[in-house]
Amino acid sequence: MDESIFTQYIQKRKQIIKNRNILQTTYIPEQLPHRNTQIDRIASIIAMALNGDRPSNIMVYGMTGTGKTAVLNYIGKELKKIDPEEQKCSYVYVNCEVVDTAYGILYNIVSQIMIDSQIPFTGWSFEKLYSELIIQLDKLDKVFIVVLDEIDHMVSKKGDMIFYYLVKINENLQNSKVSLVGISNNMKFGELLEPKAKSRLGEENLIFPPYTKEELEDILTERAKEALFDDVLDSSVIPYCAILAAKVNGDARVALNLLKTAADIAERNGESIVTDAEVKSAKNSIEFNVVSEGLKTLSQQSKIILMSIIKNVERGNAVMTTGEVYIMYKSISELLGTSALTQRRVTDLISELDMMGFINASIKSLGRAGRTKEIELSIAKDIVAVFKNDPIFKPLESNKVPTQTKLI
DNA sequence: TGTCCACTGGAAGGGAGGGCTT
DNA sequence: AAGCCCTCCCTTCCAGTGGACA
Repeated sequence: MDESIFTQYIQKRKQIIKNRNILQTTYIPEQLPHRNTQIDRIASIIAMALNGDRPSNIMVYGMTGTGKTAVLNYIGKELKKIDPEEQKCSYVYVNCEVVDTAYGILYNIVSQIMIDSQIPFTGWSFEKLYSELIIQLDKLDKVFIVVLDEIDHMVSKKGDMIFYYLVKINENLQNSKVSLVGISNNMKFGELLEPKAKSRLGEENLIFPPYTKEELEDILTERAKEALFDDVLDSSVIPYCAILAAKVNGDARVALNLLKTAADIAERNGESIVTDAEVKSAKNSIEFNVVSEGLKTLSQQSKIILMSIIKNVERGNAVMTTGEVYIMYKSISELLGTSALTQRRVTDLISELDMMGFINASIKSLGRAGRTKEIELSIAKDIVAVFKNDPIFKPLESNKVPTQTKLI
């Protein structure tokens, strides 16, 4: 083989990671360590679908990275093993964070069960789509296990009437049956529902506890065995990843991501083994990427609001009120030539930035000086620097942001 | 004890942009 | 072409609020 600029990288790679796919959080392994209790429980409920009966609806609770989605997808895979032609039972998975409207959820279910669905992704009335769903479900004459992941995303948006419709769908079906599995990160999800929908959706309830440090170690060890070459991990790497992830609510995704990124870094640097140093770098690099990627996806208006907060901080105003942010926001909007939103809308966007973790905002009463939000920036300096390079802020470089502090 | 500030956050509704139906 | 529906983003309106101050 001739020498090429790529030769060195090809030779350096191949040394640590055997199969990168196995370290992905979406990968479903043959065994899910420490989730047998949950798997058995769900399987015992769902099993009756294979006899043509309707299993109880199930609500699954647990924090992120506790294996809820993995367990349900594992069960879907196992169902397919025993009923490959899906003659008795079909598994339908919908992520409510991705598909976050009532119409969208129905549309998603219909398009999974129909081979060539002609239904438009918008345009029909909800009722019409619901009737069509019933017709299509009934035609197939079997039991459908419909998994609604991240179901808590639907409650706050006025879309929770979807649950009312889905929960009573069996009343409209002659041949088929539908069993629902809701997955929620939020333990209080049930309380937010109407009592009627709550009791019918949670005929069975299941809680996934966070993984302990030891359990995370087992999970990582299992995956590493398959995904990595032998003897490429320093003995402290897996415990270290496990400890870091255990601090984040025992999140297995965090643990896997750390291991994968650390292995990547070691490979890139041409190391023959992964050590704690790579895990440390992995931790920093993940944090940096998550935040800066998140910032990129903000709408233009949210970016301007965040910029207003940054400008306030740069002026030495580390803790500011909504009013102060709004004044700055108006000046920046003017300089950028974009039309400014109302303060009402801006308060909503500030709350969103807070929820996404880019800022910290808490309501504070200043007595006679009124009641407002106290806002602080909570992203690291190096990320702020990257954010400020966004092309939409180009005009700010040549213009000075005014120092006006009162609304006129 | 009542007042009053600077908002907060709910409700209702407008309108643009996606689409279907007749 | 006209009449609908759905979602998203936004505005307008307004009642509600915690606590310093008179």
